[in-house]
Amino acid sequence: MSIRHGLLALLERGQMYGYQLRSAFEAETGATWPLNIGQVYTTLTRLERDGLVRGLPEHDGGQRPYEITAEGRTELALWFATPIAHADRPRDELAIKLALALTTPGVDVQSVVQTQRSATMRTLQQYTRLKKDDGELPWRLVLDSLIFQAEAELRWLDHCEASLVRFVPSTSPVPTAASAEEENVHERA
Amino acid sequence: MSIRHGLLALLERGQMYGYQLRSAFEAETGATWPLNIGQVYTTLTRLERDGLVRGLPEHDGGQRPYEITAEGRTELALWFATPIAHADRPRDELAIKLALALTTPGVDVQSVVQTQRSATMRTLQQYTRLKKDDGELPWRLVLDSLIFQAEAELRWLDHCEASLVRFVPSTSPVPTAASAEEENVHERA
DNA sequence: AGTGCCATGTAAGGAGTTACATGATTCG
DNA sequence: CGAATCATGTAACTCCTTACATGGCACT
Repeated sequence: MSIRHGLLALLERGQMYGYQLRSAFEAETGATWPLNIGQVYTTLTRLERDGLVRGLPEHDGGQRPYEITAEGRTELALWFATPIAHADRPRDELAIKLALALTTPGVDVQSVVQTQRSATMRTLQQYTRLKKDDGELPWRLVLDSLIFQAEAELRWLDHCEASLVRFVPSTSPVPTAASAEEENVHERA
Repeated sequence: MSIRHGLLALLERGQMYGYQLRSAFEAETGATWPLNIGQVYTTLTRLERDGLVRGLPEHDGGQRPYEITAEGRTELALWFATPIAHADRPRDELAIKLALALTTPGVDVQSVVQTQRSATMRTLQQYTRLKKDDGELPWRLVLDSLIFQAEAELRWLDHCEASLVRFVPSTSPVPTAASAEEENVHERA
């Protein structure tokens, strides 16, 4: 629902047409999450259908501006007033991956962790490099959010590795691997 | 793509049918992200279409087990070997919301931040309460991931508030009150 | 004349959610 | 018997992405 409300928020600053909305959105968030232009139009259509937005007659240059409605303002105010619950956030693919890696036969969990850490460290470095450059406040806060998250991810990966060494004997194949294969049955459903 | 690969990983432990897959998935991740049963079946259909999985003849009790194919094993190994890039993660709705709140007229950013912080702190407390209870390793790591992320979010919110007081004069139109209120105390998590 | 950007859309499909329909089995 | 749970599916819909089609306008 972030795009839907994001467009509403942009329209609260005044009338805008589709192409403008995309530019504005990407300007705010520093093009961190590029917004497909196609989605802007389909979302605008849905917003209009739901009465949150009103499409205006086509301008000279072929531009079709939209304006927010009273109902749209109410909806927007509600969005800003309501905290984002952790329950309705998307699944964390990395957490799922590592959790499953633990019980999947033939997967070297340690190497999964370390591969991910290298990648995350690289992106973290790119983020910190970006920080020095420019700086509109909104975009800087978004960037900081990414940095904080990446740092947390690194800490978590370290934490995982520390937990692992206590449970997984070693990276090297255990000689009792043959007997360990009897554990191949699926447990309780 | 997390469900697709998640199901593949579970099937690597042996044949399973749809209902079992959902239980197993939720057991691993502690029901943090409940998995809709309908999606399991549609995903299995797509996986079979793509040759990553093979549907077996119906069992006596009406259960239709699936098994992973060689191609599926390759795909799964690739998933585990490839780090998850920050680029193709879903948009962070909270970051977008705050970034837009800054430039949206009539929005009290400070209160948005504080509302969110209260909510995040509550869920963090729930998480830490959960930690004491049980403990399969995979689920515990998932929980730790959630905790680390929530803590990072709290730090970021504090950071946002600190940045705000320097740029937004104050909620009240009196400039002298703002400078007095600048050192708004928030001890970090 | 051609390249490239501005601007609006549509089509096709993946992923996910909610809801519904349908049976079998199990338990009080 | 009735209710709950197990088990498989389908339908409708939102959100999002990728790709395609189309036209205007500006610059070289």
